Amino acid sequence: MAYQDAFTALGDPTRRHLFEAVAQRPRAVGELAADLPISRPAVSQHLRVLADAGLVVSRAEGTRRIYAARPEGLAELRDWLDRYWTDVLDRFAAEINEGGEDA
Amino acid sequence: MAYQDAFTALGDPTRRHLFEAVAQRPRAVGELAADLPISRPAVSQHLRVLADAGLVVSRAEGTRRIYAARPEGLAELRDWLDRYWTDVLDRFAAEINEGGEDA
DNA sequence: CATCTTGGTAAGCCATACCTTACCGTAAGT
DNA sequence: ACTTACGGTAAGGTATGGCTTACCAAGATG
Repeated sequence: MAYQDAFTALGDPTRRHLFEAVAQRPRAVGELAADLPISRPAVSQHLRVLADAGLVVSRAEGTRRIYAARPEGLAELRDWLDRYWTDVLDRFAAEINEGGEDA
Repeated sequence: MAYQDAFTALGDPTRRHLFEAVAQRPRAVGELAADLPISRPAVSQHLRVLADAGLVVSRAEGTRRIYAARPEGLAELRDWLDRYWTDVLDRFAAEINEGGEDA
């Protein structure tokens, strides 16, 4: 539920792919699996991780389950990123004044 | 180098911790290792992953190596996030409209 | 009711990601 | 020059995570 889980969930390339797919438009599990080189159960398991992290939600539609991206999940990531974004920029400016280098 | 690598790198909780630490202020490897329950070589390996992903940079200072966060690395994540953020919001609004008018 | 479709769950295999110890190079102090 | 401090690299063990097949439940369709 925390941003930690969202980051961990999106750490996997396949899950990022799935998330991008449902962000474009809501999709059924079978449709998502058809676009990937892995089995449908594998997709189900990935979707479960994304759902636990609060990044997607699902609704039943007949025997099919439609998955969609969840705005609040992205919001947590955005907040985290914005926080460190400003930290890093501030520190970077301070380093330049002192005369730091990189490698 | 792409946002993909940055996301994968930050998918690990220990690396997120390290990144947050160097985002607050640049730190030496030993200092970072002292705050974690893992060995110093393990920290070195994590820092290498973060560096390869473009999220941190290091400079030598005597026998010590000082690691600092790298603004451009965060920028890539921000761009990705902003893109899907707007996608998700647009789609979410569209879903609500369809569901409300149809039924 | 019988059958088909859709998808979640269980069990198990295997690759990889993470951690450890051991070792080496470099810089600084005495 | 010797020793200490600091940290990167190598090699190897282990645990975690992702994939598969097999199975089961629920809804649609005839």
